[in-house]
Amino acid sequence: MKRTRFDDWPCPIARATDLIGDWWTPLVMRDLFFGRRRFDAIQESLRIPRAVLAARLERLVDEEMVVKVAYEDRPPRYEYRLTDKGRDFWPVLAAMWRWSADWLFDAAGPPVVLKNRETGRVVNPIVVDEDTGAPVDLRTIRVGRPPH
Amino acid sequence: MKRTRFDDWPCPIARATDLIGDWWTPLVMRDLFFGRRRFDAIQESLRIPRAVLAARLERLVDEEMVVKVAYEDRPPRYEYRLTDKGRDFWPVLAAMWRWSADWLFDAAGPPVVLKNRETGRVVNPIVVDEDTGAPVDLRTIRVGRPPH
DNA sequence: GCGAGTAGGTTCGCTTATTGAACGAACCCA
DNA sequence: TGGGTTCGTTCAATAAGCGAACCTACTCGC
Repeated sequence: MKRTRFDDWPCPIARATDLIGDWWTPLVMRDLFFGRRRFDAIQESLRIPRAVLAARLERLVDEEMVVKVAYEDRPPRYEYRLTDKGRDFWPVLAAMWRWSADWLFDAAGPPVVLKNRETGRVVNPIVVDEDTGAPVDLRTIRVGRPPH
Repeated sequence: MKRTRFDDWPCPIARATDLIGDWWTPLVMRDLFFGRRRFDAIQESLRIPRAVLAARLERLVDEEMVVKVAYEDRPPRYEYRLTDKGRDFWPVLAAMWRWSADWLFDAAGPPVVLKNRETGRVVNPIVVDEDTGAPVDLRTIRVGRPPH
């Protein structure tokens, strides 16, 4: 039996899960965000099986999260770069980072943190409503039909 | 070969991916957030294989995202309820929701939206720095060691 | 008392995915 | 000629996912 697909479900969470809901894709995206662009660099960083990395990158290219760019013709060499769609995924990883740092580490917290590139201050991501700035938590949210 | 585990990696994204990085767990969490608490309700909603749902729920209980509560003794009946750790995961799904709604649907957008429970207004989640309120995007963030 | 129904799973046989290691292809340099 | 680099593919074995059927422990209607 093939894996169940969610990529045509009406729920946004389902479609996103179809795309990044596996054990390697979020980490591949993380490496791309951190500036690793070459196959071997990602493979060594994650120690991911090469066949799996090739399959994940192919899927990300198909979905236009990433483009494969030749940076050298002879010998042919390629690198993988984030598209706008891919870059815009970063806040999702930032939200995951925050939750994980809060709940999956001991009291000392993780050995790495997010910092503002200019001020150097530690950044703690939270998720808020774009219009009101109010934190998005379950008690204040419901699901409904789009207006009109 | 066993699946590679990330749950002791120093990177928060890796640990979170180990826990929710599969094709069903985010959707199980979604159902719990939407108030489905019983095994059969989740199974029918997602049409997930029963064995897979049992394994996912067991993992979520082990990780203390969810507690299994008997709500009836004879006959024995159970339901699954989110813990604080589980409820705090909602912003991650909200960030996924926003990205997915922006990039994985046609111009009309998804047929469901998030709304403020009181005002009824549409909520568009964004990820910002808790202290400054500045949007968290890749250009302004770097990774560093925690202070001190 | 007996069969049907319900909730919450487990077991079964089969298909697909993941794994580490080895192998290729296409070029470079000495 | 022989190695090195980069970007993969192929391989056999193991693990995970799949739908369907089955199990347990009750309740209810007759």
